[in-house]
Amino acid sequence: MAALSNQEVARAFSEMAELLAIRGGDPHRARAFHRVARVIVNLPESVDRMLRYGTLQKTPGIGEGTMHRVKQILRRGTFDDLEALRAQLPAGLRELVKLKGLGPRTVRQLYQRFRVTTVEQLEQAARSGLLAQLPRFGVDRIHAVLREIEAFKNRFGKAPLVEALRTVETIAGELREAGAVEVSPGGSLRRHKAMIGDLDVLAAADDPRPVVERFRSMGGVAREHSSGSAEASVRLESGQQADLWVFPLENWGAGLHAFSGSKEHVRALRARARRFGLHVSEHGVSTRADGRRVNPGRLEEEIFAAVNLPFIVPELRESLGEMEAAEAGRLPELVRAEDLRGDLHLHTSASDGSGTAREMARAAIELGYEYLAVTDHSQSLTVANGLDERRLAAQRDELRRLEAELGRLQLLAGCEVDVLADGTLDLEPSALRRLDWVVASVHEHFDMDAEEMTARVVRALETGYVDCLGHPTGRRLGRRDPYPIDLERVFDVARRLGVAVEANGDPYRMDLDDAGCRMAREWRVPVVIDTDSHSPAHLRRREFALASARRGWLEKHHVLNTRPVAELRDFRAGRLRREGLVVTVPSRTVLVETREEAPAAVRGELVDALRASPLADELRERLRVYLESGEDAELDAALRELASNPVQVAFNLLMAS
DNA sequence: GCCGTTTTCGGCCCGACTGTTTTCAGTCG
Repeated sequence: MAALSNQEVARAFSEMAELLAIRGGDPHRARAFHRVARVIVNLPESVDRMLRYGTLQKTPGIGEGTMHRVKQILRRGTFDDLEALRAQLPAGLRELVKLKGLGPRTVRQLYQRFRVTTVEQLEQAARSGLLAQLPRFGVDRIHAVLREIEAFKNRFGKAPLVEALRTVETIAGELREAGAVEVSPGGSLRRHKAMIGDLDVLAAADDPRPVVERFRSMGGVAREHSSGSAEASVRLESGQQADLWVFPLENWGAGLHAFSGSKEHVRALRARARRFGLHVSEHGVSTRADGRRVNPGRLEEEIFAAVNLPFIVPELRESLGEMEAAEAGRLPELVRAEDLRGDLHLHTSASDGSGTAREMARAAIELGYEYLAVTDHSQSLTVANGLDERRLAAQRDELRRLEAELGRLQLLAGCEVDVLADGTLDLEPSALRRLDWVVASVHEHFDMDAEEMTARVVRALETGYVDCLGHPTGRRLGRRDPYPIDLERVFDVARRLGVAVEANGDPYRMDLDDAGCRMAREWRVPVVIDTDSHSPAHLRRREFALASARRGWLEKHHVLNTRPVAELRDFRAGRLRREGLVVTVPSRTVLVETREEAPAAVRGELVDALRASPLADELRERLRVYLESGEDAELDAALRELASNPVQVAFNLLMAS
């Protein structure tokens, strides 16, 4: 049996947390389980592997109790005290807590007094008047429960980031008209999560009343949920909930911070403030001793500065190590749109795109790109008018002509070749080796288990012709779950062969996701940030790939298409050479070793790590891989600083440790 | 359950709103 995924392991801890909250007792214990679940979902490697390598217990938030439970879960899929709690409380109660207005305490009472365990039973209890017997349950509250049950029944669920951003943009326009001087998305939307539940909108205004009033009465509002003097909550016709908070401009930064979340990040920052004798809220910073306000928080930077931290961008605010990194001065310099030199996955009207190669190229030039890979579908994807070898050859000639004509953009003749069900590629080697860039993707036959799917993708990579694995999990946001696949095994092979993985900017894919990007970073697999464009306008969708990449802590040097085109060609040629595949070098291309030296600072750190004793586990593994494959320019450079023969040094270090 | 500038026990973010009650518990973000 394949090892359980991090998501599956985390699910057990989430369930434990929810059941504990319902059972009652120390609420901090329940929260601790929630925290553990989050930490596990976001681990950079599989929990199974980290357990075996001893890195799990070093992870902040993972204590002895969790170690013990993880071992049980990996063995039997569950752990003892979860089973005990399941025996006490029916599963349906967890569903009930998800209804707005019902918390764990109310649900507990419902169960203890009336044995209510499902939404249907709750509805009955509300209609029969049973609920009125509970303390603090009046007629209004019962009606609120019934309305919420109605909303629950036809809840549309979460919206992909792209849709949520569009909705908030419309709302922002309304609020500005009503006098808001600043408007910003808040919550998970500002942190650029892939799927957005509630839409959070933040605004600054001298007088909040007209802004709140406009929010409640604007078009698209189905029902008002609640409102106050400077906040309001509505249900939109789309089924989504939208929440507004309005602050005075002098507290704008404090408000932004408080309502951008994540809850865990905000909580951690406030706990830190407490240690400084300070009190942080949306009203600014004050002293705990006498409540004197020391900073209203006009700018968000001031909130961080108050607790002696540099500004942390919203994408990182997940309480997954950003506070510690900020404290140590090691916040990542996240990759930005302006770092990208080209796009390596797009379609033209030759297959299922709507723009010609020329139109796509012009759009790329407008974005300031240096290169573009045209990667139409391959032949077996007939629904997308996929290209066969003959048509690909004709397209390559066309691209050469176009490149000469435009003069400002290098055009790579590529293909998004299908990974067939048996893991072979949908084009013959004769066609594959004449291409400049090959993206391999799974488009059909998703009904495989993780073992089969992983073997299929690995086989495709091992042909040696693949430069980048396209949308590695196949998810479609809100439509199709990712197919089961062991990403670690895929990354392991990708690193060994020198294959990149894609962070896809299709806003309904965003695949890899943030955790996947972080995992790629950990496995030192280069990531390509591209768009899978099907029209010229789509090239701007890089923002969605960037969202995943930035949330995954990726920096410029982790991303392949921040490099000059010569390095991309080198990346491909190097692998083809190593794999013993015939390399045809286009006469105009000079393969020069232009690989940038690792930045001196990074190399210095690495040299220090190599001098440390004992060597870190991760570094030992890296040395092993280096000795096997001879690859790892960064490590190589660091080793050369220790002695002239890097291989000998690596060998000695491994032997000595 | 986890953690440590109050460090192996005691504390764990904070404010606003709702519905109810008449001073506050529960919920939410």
